[in-house]
Amino acid sequence: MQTATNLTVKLNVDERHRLKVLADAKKRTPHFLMKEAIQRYIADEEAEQMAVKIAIASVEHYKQTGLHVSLDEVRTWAKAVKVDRSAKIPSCHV
Amino acid sequence: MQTATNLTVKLNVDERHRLKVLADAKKRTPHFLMKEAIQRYIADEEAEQMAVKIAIASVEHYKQTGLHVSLDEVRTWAKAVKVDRSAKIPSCHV
DNA sequence: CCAGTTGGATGACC
DNA sequence: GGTCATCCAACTGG
Repeated sequence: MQTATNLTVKLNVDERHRLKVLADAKKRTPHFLMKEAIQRYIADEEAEQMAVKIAIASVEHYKQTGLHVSLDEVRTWAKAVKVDRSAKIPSCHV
Repeated sequence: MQTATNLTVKLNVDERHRLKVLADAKKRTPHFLMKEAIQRYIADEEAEQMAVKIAIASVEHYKQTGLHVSLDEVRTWAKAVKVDRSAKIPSCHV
């Protein structure tokens, strides 16, 4: 195990105490809750960053290749799918 | 603002560093993220506690008064509302 | 009893 | 506000 190192966070008194309340409502320690809080947050935000990065990369790719599929094409396909479940998905083109 | 006091949270190295990465991806400081993290967490968990408390109180109230409205009654009302937007909502009874 | 981990408070520095 | 280094109490496993 990698010896957990110490960080400090500055919170006002009431936040601290709300943590304590939740903590014993949950039968866990405040410290534990903070860790959880931060871990969850990291996970979430990391996912968000990923999504953003993918979107940006995607646009970049389009700018460099000109490859794309237009919104109209997608709409057409969406309609077609309603009648024919195996309608061919539009492919990329310049 | 009321004197923010210092608390300590112990995280492993990688969590720390992931925070830093997200932090500068977001152009904010790690500390700030931790605060956010904890505040969000508190808010969420508090809401959850509330919901649970209300549900329990509600059941308690039913047990003591016998007052309730049955699922069927709600369903009937829901249907009625579709035709008559001002259908009377079912009232509690024993 | 000692070592390691968790849980937590402080004081100091930028 | 943002960050680090200590130091302390309590518990746990050897």
